[in-house]
Amino acid sequence: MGVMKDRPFTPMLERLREAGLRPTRQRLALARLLFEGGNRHVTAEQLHAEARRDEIPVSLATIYNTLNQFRKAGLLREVVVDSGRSWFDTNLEDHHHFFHEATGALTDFEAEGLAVEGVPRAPAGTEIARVEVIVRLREAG
Amino acid sequence: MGVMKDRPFTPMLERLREAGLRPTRQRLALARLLFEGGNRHVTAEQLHAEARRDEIPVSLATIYNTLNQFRKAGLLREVVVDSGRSWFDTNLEDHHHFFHEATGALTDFEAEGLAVEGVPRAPAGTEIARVEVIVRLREAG
DNA sequence: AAAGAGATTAGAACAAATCTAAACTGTTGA
DNA sequence: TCAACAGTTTAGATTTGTTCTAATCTCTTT
Repeated sequence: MGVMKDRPFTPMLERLREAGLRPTRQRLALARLLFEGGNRHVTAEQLHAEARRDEIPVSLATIYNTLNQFRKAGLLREVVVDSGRSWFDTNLEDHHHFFHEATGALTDFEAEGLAVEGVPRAPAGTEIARVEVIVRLREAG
Repeated sequence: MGVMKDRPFTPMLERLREAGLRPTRQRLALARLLFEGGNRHVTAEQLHAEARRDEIPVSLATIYNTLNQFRKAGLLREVVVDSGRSWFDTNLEDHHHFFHEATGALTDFEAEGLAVEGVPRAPAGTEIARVEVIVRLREAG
């Protein structure tokens, strides 16, 4: 048994299979764009533009399908900061966001060091799914 | 000088004038719906439906215009919790929100008692406009 | 009461996201 | 190996929320 046997040849392919998603051309290519090379935030349109730039043949409908499947599979998180479009965040760690209102830029900051205290208990029949902190920025005046 | 002189006959009308908005039929009627009778959250469509129910002649375009003018004038705050629609909140006090993902219900909770500590400093060239806390709820399981 | 700035309107236009149903492709099992 | 089928992708239509347009109307001022 060769040394390479234990390391999957294509880790991304494994990752998709583990998530219960058939590793198709499109899903693989999009997974590479999203997950290789550090955390990122994308909108559907952005990812579509990027895919076309890389000459990956993929329709916008598939971009939406894929982003939603990845989200449901826990590979992505959705971030809602401005109405009218959805952002998807590859960073699954506990963290929060800066949102620069003027530019629309979205950036992470570590939850480490941030403490939210005194969150009231959830109303009857519900439980807290997540506490989200959004720090809205404006141009310094 | 009679005792009543100091109290405006129609406080809402004054409030609009003070905000620099001409007190038209539509604006007055919508202001009454929004500001008389406690804090509330509305979407444009909801407010439109409510106005029609009350037989206030107002178009959807005017609902959008008015909500945005009220927001710019500081009479309302916009809350972004689910992508695809905007909520407007008449509560201007320092407070945060519960968002019940299953039902789409949005409710306030007092900032009093809640402490967010360790917010990182704003990136160069920016300053913090507001720190928003959204507590996302799911059905208790 | 007339005039002009500002407000309202219906409907068109726009943008993001989803849906449809037809064509295609990974996977399975013989 | 390959046929068959479930799952995937696609172009384009559709839906939904919002803004725009340009014509009409109405507050305010004189």
